[in-house]
Amino acid sequence: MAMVRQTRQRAAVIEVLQTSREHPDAAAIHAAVRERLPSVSLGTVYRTLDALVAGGVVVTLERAGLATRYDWREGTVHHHAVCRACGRIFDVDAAALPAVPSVNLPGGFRVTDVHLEFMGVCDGCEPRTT
Amino acid sequence: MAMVRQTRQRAAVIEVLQTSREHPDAAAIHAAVRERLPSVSLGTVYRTLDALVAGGVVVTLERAGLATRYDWREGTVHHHAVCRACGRIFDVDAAALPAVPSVNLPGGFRVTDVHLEFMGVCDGCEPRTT
DNA sequence: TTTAATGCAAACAATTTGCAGTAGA
DNA sequence: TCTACTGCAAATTGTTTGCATTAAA
Repeated sequence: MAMVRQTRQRAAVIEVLQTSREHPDAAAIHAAVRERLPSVSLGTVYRTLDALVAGGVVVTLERAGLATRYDWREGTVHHHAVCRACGRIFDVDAAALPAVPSVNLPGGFRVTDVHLEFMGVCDGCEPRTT
Repeated sequence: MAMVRQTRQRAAVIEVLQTSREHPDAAAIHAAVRERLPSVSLGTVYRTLDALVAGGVVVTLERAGLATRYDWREGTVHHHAVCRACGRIFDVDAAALPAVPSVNLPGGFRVTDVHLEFMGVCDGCEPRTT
């Protein structure tokens, strides 16, 4: 069975994730971590993120062609609204959404996480009728 | 204004997308297209896919670290159940799901698409208590 | 004819991996 | 001690781009 070790760099990555409210990508997390521990490598950040995602503590948000962005899983569940134009990601409170039922799922499928993303165009990017 | 041309390779990509029921990635689409038009390049496939996605006819499905997968947008809206273990993607009929309301979205955000993914473990991959 | 679309190859970007050294337990 | 974790760099992968050419309209 997997034995997990508590390390300085791992703690730093976790702290950055918990602190940041900007859905950082691996590079941003790496940069933030380096402010405290300058020697931490990108590879370690990736490995740590993988472990956290596998453990279910962190959730990923992916956009075609762009870097994967990570989100610490807090008490409040929220989803995202992604602007196709500027790429900005807004949080959408899940409380207002109806609970997503595990209906019609393939037999035996066990849901561990639900990703709900609203793709669209945000206010500032709304195409103008020039 | 953008002027769009109807080309042989574009038609081939579209046909593959419409035909395939397996959420193919760019490489798979490329391979399928080449069976008919051996000279089509991967670059063209990517450019065509970008155009189709921008046009809203095709929807993308992204998974961290893996290739983006594309889905032709049919009459029936459906979502996906993604197995974290084997990466397989199952379709989930959206009819059974409650309409996702555009609540709590940031002001002025215009939703063009909703991505709903159930992450989890499929029947065949259910971890056994060895 | 006009110019968007193509093929190719090189450029990029994001993520993964091998390996020898470091440091938790 | 024992071995998971780390840093580094090289290797992969997925995707984008520049440019001369081809072919829709």
